[in-house]
Amino acid sequence: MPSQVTGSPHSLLARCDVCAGAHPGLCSVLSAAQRERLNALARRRTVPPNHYIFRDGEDAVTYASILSGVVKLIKTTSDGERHIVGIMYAPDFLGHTFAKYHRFSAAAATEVELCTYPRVAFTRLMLEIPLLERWLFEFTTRELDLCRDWTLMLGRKSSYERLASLLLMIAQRARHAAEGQAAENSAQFELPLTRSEVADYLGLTIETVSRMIGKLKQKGLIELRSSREVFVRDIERLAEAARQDC
Amino acid sequence: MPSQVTGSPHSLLARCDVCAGAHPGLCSVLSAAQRERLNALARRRTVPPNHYIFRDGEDAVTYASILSGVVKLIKTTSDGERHIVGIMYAPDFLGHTFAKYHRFSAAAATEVELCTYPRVAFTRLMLEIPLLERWLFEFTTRELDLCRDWTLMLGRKSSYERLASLLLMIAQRARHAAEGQAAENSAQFELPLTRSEVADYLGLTIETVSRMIGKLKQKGLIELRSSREVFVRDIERLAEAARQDC
DNA sequence: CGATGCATTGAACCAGCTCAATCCTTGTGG
DNA sequence: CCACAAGGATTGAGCTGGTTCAATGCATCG
Repeated sequence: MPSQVTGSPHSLLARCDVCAGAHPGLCSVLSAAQRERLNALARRRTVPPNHYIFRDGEDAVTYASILSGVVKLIKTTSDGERHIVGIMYAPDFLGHTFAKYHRFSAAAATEVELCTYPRVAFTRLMLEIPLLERWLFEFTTRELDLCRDWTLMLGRKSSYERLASLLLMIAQRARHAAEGQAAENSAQFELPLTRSEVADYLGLTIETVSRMIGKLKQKGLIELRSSREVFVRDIERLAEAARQDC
Repeated sequence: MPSQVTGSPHSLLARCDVCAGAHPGLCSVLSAAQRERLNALARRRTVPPNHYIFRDGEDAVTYASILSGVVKLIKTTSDGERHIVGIMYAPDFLGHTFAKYHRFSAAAATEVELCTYPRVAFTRLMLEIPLLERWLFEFTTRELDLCRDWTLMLGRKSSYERLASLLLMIAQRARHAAEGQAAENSAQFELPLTRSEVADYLGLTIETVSRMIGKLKQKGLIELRSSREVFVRDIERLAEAARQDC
């Protein structure tokens, strides 16, 4: 990933009332009046692929909600290695609600639309509006559950199962986003990560990732249009390969 | 672990005001009046080693704070395997604040003293007392951070580094609990897990755990009084072996 | 068209697993 | 007090899944 400036190509006033209906995020739980107050704080921003949104250790000047696109969460260890600790979709929230400094970097994997909030004002608002705090609390709780599940996966699953798990997760997220075809048992999506990022996320090497994708393809569980464009014929079968419990 | 009844050998009214000073948990952030209300809900309970506190999937009838001792969090996968997803110390909170059902089991690793709260009443109180909710929110956020760090470890560290990391974590927790000797650069503690549980927690096998403990011993980083009683001569050196960043 | 970066493929190696034997340690009964 | 059973822990000897190292393929872009 190029070490791009964190600057924003586009930045405009948010219109929460326009998006709230469609978007089950933060603002969806607020009353019209409360939404108005959040609105006053918020700025829209579009981030191109591979640009950082914020960086590990940086002063947390803004938080953000994801409106569309995919965001990678990246930790940089002291010996300089980068590691992906999560990927986020709309309507996830970015930022560590109690820390003055970011505890990981966030970078756009695809083009990303954000609703950003200045930290201090947002925190003040959160303390005033219990529903806002509750939404964030529930969100954090859900993230913790997901993270614990991930932990199990990294501890126990084989490389083949890990690939299946990741693709399954992304397929489900993708289906969830494009709600139209949710009935079918198939899915098509653009893999928002490079092989190296996938490897990194799953605790494997690029080579193993490549081989296991090959194996999934060979077994007829997935098809590749290009190296990033994945088609899952039968999600059930993929879930089986992933030994998913949830 | 024997499949013990979840019953409580001892159960008495809690005296928050007695322990609050010493105990930086939930109740420590409350005013005297608020603490009194929590007090009215709370029951003290002592759980002997290897007894379950609650079980995965069970109806969440109570939450709890740990007053002393060590608790293992255990997930049971669909194919019947048990996996440790965390270990908790005082003043950690047990229970999934938004779910009606527990998402993992909790079992006492040592003898454990708890302060338990009936779920419904506790939830009601939480909604009334913002400070209470905030404490839980912050706690959950911290847990998420720790879980993300753990994720990195399982993804990248060698078996040797994992052992060092775990021992380091426990050493620090133990030092934190017994604040007297905190100045020294050494620590002594009882390992609250069996080899098999350690293996499970770290995503390794019993044999590898045993070998790596041997290696740590041989390199002079730790000494073993018994197989559970660990003495760390130089925490710095242990941290080095763990490649810890935090 | 090279050049550059990502992805695939092949071959050798090794960390950690598996299987199996042995060694504590602890508790129980004679 | 000793015998002996039982579960945990250690140790040893292959085996293997995934890494490492190295070469090749395949797009995109100036």
